[in-house]
Amino acid sequence: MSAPNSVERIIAVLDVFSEDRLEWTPEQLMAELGYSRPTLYRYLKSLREAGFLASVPGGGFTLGPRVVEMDFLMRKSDRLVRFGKVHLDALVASFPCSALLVRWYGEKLLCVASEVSVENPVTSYPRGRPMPLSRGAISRAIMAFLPKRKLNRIVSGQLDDLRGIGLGPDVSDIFDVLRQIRRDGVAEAHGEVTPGVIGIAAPVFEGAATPIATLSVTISAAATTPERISAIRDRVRSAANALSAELGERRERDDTTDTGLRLVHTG
Amino acid sequence: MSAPNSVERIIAVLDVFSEDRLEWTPEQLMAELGYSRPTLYRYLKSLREAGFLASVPGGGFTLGPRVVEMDFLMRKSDRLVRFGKVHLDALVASFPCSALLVRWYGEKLLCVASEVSVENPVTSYPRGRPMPLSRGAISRAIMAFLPKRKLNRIVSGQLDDLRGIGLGPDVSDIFDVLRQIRRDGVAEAHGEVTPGVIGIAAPVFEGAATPIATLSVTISAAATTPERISAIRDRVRSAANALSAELGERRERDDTTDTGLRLVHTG
DNA sequence: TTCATAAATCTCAATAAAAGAGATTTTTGT
DNA sequence: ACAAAAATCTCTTTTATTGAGATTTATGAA
Repeated sequence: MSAPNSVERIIAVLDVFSEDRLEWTPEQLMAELGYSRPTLYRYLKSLREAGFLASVPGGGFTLGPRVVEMDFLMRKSDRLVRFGKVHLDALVASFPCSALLVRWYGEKLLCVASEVSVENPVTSYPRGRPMPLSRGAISRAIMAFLPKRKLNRIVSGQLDDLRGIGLGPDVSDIFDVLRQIRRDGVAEAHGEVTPGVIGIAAPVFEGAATPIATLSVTISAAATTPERISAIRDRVRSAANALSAELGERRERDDTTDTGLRLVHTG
Repeated sequence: MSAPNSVERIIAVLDVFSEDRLEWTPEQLMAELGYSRPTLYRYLKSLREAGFLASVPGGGFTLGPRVVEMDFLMRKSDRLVRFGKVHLDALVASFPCSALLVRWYGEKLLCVASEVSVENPVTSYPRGRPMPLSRGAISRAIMAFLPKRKLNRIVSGQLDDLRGIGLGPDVSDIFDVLRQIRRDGVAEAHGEVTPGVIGIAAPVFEGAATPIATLSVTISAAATTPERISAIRDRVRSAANALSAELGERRERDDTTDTGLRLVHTG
């Protein structure tokens, strides 16, 4: 699209693997990506040798075991997941709900951790599942804290979808809603993603002004009351704030050649 | 090492992230990889934009959210995991044990799925954790079915470690053990990885002659008897065979432009 | 088994991209 | 506001990357 360097091109091969299309043949990849035969095979060879892709009988390719290994490493290194776990556990212990950590990355929302305290959860997002960008408390808890430029781009891209939610017919109505969320520090949505399910979400920061994630709870409308919702809002907000504080805290670098401490920007 | 192409070089950046070292600064990466400053920053930029890496406050890099997403996709596309699940479940339902699927990839063993039926499992390998190459039933269930060339390379590389297990002082002794496993179709090890734990593993094939994984059970020696071990061996072997048959079966290609069936090579 | 066909790899010249030294800008901490 | 460090940019040289076509290797059918 922009700069056709070979790094982007090889990553583009991995990009085509999606939930809709988990397996590709070389012919299909050539058609999709427009690479010549030798080039594509070169890429496939490298990616397979590195474990990012695996061949399946029949000639197709799927994602390979390397991604499993890297996810394992990431679970260990991700401070959001590590510090967030106790907050998720506390929330599901207090309410019959699902509690999620959802990362904001690129232009996507991605669930990276979830805990559940009900038998048949009304919503259950496993780690790794992307979430809708335009609907629900999680989405708005992020959008409310995005820089104007970025927000405008997203809102105009998703305007039809956003209108359907009932926030209002116009962009300015949506902005009003978001401003209120920014004041409250927490977003709430009723049945936008799943009918009968209430979502409550608060942004999580890591020093900078743009949130990196939300901490959120989803609970069956039938299993709660307005008073309880209010209590959950408070708990979600304070947990998100606590988590943000932990993430932004002064911390030792694990650079063994540098024993000094460093104060993280808490903007 | 061999051909210094930029694909290998960018993958080499991801290679340095390991359980021992989950976070790297650009300076450290320059030193480790020997790339010039602009080159490294270019790579880091691409990898971060693609979500493979993420910056952390303080200047370091860790693996990024993209790997979470790809692991989610792989769980859905991996036929080994999908078809293997019922066998793991059946095993843990029958015996107080852990049941694992461990992939053989590159020169590594990697746990891709596990089920447990005991409260405090004596061994619990989560998805993504690499396993020792030289010890235990899982390792030998693979080695016993490797082509001679590859096996020789591995055995000579790990000879000291292999000797320590008590299979015999010499390479030929090890080969004898492996030949017996090849006959039995199942490997057994006592306390090689964890003291007091018995491992029982059988190879899983996907058409070709080289196994792609093992199906295995680990059980506390205290929780079992020789008779039961014999029963587990039978169950593990037959489950692995059943799984291999499912993986090698005639199956439809999901190439929408090709409606034909294709017979998979059953080597 | 042998053969026909499709799939994957190789060869090699032309071309376009990548690399790095050093300057410059931006970020960060005092 | 300032100094130091970190990250990015500029621009030329060098070098890998590319793709057409030939070749080899795998695959399925007879």
